[in-house]
Amino acid sequence: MPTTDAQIEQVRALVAAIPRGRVATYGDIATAVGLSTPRTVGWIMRTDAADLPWHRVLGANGRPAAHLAQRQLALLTAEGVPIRNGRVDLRTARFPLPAT
DNA sequence: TTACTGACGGAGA
DNA sequence: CTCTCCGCCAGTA
Repeated sequence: MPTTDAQIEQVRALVAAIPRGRVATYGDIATAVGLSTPRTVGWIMRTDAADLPWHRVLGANGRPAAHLAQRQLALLTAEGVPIRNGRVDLRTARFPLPAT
């Protein structure tokens, strides 16, 4: 099943819905939208999410993608997100995404 | 057309 | 804890 425009919009909407100081994972978003792989979410962030709070999206391990780590962690710290050793504590910062 | 890449993730070792 | 390997799918060569 190819990714639809509607799904891309849903991904954008969910990312935009993450409150300041909270985060979500690529996998969470993929599941909520019904995508078969979180990679697709990564692809959307890369291409069509420059105007969204992209820094609130992390990998399942609580770490940002390597090339963005420095910048992303700085932004998250500024929002008060709990970070330990470059790793976000998902147990407390994870935002329960609204299922559609 | 095939092959490789990548804002990913889970299972093994 | 770290490091591979494999499935996934859109884009690129």
